[in-house]
Amino acid sequence: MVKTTTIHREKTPCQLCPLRRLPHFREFSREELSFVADFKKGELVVDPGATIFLEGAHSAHLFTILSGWGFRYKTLEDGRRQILNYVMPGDLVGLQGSIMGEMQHSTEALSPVSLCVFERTELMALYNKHPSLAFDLTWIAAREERILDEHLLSIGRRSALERAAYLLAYLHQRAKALHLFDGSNVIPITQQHIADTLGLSIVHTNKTLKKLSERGLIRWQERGCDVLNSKGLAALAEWDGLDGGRRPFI
Amino acid sequence: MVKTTTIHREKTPCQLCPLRRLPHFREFSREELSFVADFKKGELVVDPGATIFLEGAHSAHLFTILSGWGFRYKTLEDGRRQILNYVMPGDLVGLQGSIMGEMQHSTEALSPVSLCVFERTELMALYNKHPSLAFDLTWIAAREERILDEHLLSIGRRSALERAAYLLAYLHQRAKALHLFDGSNVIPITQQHIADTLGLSIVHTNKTLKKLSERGLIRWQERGCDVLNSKGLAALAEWDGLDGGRRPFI
DNA sequence: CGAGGATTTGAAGACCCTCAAATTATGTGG
DNA sequence: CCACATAATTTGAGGGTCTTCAAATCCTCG
Repeated sequence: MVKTTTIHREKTPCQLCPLRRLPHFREFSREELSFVADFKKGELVVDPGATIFLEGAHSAHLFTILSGWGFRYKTLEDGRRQILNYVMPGDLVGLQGSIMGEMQHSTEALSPVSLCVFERTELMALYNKHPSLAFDLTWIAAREERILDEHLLSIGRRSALERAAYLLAYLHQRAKALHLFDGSNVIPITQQHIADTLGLSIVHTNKTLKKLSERGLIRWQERGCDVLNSKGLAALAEWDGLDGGRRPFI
Repeated sequence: MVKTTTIHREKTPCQLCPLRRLPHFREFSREELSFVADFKKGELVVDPGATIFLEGAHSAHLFTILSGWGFRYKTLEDGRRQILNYVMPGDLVGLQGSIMGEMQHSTEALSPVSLCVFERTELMALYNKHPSLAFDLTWIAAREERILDEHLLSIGRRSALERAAYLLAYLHQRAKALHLFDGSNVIPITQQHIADTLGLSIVHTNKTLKKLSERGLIRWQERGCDVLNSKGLAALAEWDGLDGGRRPFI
């Protein structure tokens, strides 16, 4: 199948944004909302496997994920790939590039992904006119930093089993807060993605996931991982979980 | 030796800050400078080994490193430690905690460290009155994120030798840009720090550093690592180096 | 001079990797 | 709807990297 990219003009008005109804996100003032609605230039829809950003790009846009799953990654010259983090609805994509000039990682869609499109050139206006939203941008960057801290701890110091447990608990918790599951709890990734996130080979990843299955914590399904016992995974990894408070998004 | 902590009132006026003379940092307007000078409440001096922030703390302050080296780290319950990143002059310490409420990592001094002290409660005023400085804060957070991305790639996908080479090239490049070396190029860390940064045991770290020495890339000294060939280290790690442009700091 | 921390070395074993191949799912074209 | 090609998962075997345990040496500092 050919990977397509479709741009639409203004499909979902921000005032009716389905994400804003989730208790996971903080409430916005009318002024904030109208600014963001103006900031938004349109929507982009990409197929699974499509590249949203490529390392080295100087993009004129940044995005907020409206629906779908994706991931950020870097590669070494010989092809070794490290997945840095996953992106889900409400996540800002491309802030690093917008703030600092050049993208130093790539971003790829895991599922069909729709994105709200913003213009990088209008970012300064946000800082000038809406300090509260400017604060939110820093908040979002600080949150990403915090998550990366935990990932570093995981890759650096946890065993393969603990790492896998942490990752799946992490993804489950995030997706659950976003009401991304419809009964099934299935995370839409391949074992190759998990391997490249954990810094493990695919073979050892497979054997590690099997151990988690044998303990009744997960079940591997067609197209992804079904989390059966999220708390058990977190306990195995000695992971406290994410901050449960409400968070902003642009 | 007892670890002491000394607080001074306003020793170095921001207008005369030695860091501002470095070409590494961007120029500030008179208004920005006077705001920051007002924002600064005093200075703090800590001894090597002292804890600047402890995980879980809700600190009323945040800091900028004025001089010295330190590092951020997290630990698992059984004591396994992962060093997340190093802090050097011009780095903001405690932004995560100030923005999000609670510190989720600890920070410790490697050398004598002096810090400029800011009040967390005045952070919102910065966003309200100085959009350019607010942008800088996001910039600083995005930069940290970018560095953590590279560290993740390193720990996840590079071999022990490559990892060590990357870390030492990274530290050398940062310190060099800050004119931290006085002829010697010695990075003031122990092999235990390196091990905890790379996610390796201290034994294997020692053997890995020996290989780098044998290749003439470094030389281990009393109290630290002397980098003999920074480019060679970067090449070995397939690392492109940091963005050479000027950067902001508060 | 003695104590404690840091570095160094050796040896055995665990964990994880690579290689190889079988099996199962997925998608496409006829 | 079936046949084929491709992708993803699974399993086995052997080997290498890195870990742990143990102990010696060196250094710093009181």
